[in-house]
Amino acid sequence: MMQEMSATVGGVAERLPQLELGNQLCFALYAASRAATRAYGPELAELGLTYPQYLTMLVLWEADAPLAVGDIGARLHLDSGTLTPLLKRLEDLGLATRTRDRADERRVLIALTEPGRELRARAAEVPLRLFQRYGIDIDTAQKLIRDLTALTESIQAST
Amino acid sequence: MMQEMSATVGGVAERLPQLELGNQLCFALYAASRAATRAYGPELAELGLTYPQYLTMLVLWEADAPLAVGDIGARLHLDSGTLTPLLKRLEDLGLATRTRDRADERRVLIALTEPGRELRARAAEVPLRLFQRYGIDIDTAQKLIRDLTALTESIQAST
DNA sequence: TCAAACCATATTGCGCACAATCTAATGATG
DNA sequence: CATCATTAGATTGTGCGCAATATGGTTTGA
Repeated sequence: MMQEMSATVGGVAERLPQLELGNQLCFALYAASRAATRAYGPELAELGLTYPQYLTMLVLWEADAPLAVGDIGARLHLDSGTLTPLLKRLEDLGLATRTRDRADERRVLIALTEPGRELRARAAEVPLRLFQRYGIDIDTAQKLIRDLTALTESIQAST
Repeated sequence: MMQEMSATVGGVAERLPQLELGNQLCFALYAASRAATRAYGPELAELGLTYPQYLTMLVLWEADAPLAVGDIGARLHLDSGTLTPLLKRLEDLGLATRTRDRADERRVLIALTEPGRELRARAAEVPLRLFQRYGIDIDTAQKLIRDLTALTESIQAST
């Protein structure tokens, strides 16, 4: 009995819980993220936005000044392969403009149009409505945000 | 002063923190989920799998019996629009088979092939390696899983 | 000053996600 | 048993996400 137990030290047996934990954590993130995005979906559809487009608008609203594609990408952890077509769609919607930076022709500056700025007021209603509808506890949410941010950073750091 | 304060009760002022909280929580989920999926990426690439394909294989490995498309979808919260092409790719990889259920011709049964079953051993190494590389604390992870699962369920419930 | 290294963005290609719609099989109801 | 609603899955179309690569602008340094 004791021999069997010590034979498993460093073996597969006591690593299995951790193994499952890794899969469960990653799946829990995956499922929760998609559920949250789906929850925003119908509300944002009324504004004519998708969830990633809404995140981009949040960045532009907060900056309240033209940003380069790379600046937006740094805040959202997204690259130009994702942002370029998304920003073109925001431009097609008349919410933003894309213009080459005269000072550095490599950069493309994204600026809000007047309709883009005006959308902020309607968008401000959305998150509170969802937060209350789903009865999220504020303390739990704040802790979740801290833990998730720490997790994200520890992953980014080692890559 | 008191008048000003009571004038804001039910107003925008004290709702702003909650408003930001909603956006922060949703973005934290979005960023953490993508970071975790990216972390799995290179490890899974060595097995020839993407992350959603890996999740599907986990479901099949655990069931250890043929499952209908809908059974897999129920476990992963994915619909046939996502699963049908994914399962066809697993079939192309020689890891699974897709056959109409003779008892109910509407259903398509997904079964592991022998190479599909054999891949389980190599896949078992992956999550532990990642869990340790990023130095995730086990208690924090377990709490996160509980909170995320509860959050996901409370969102699903009200929809 | 001119080539080489570097940088910001764009493009391409693939694989999800998901809404909307379609097809075919099944089950329920009169 | 004929019809009609229901169910399972496939298809189509749009929009991410991201790796790999291309393009052109900027900086650096022999």
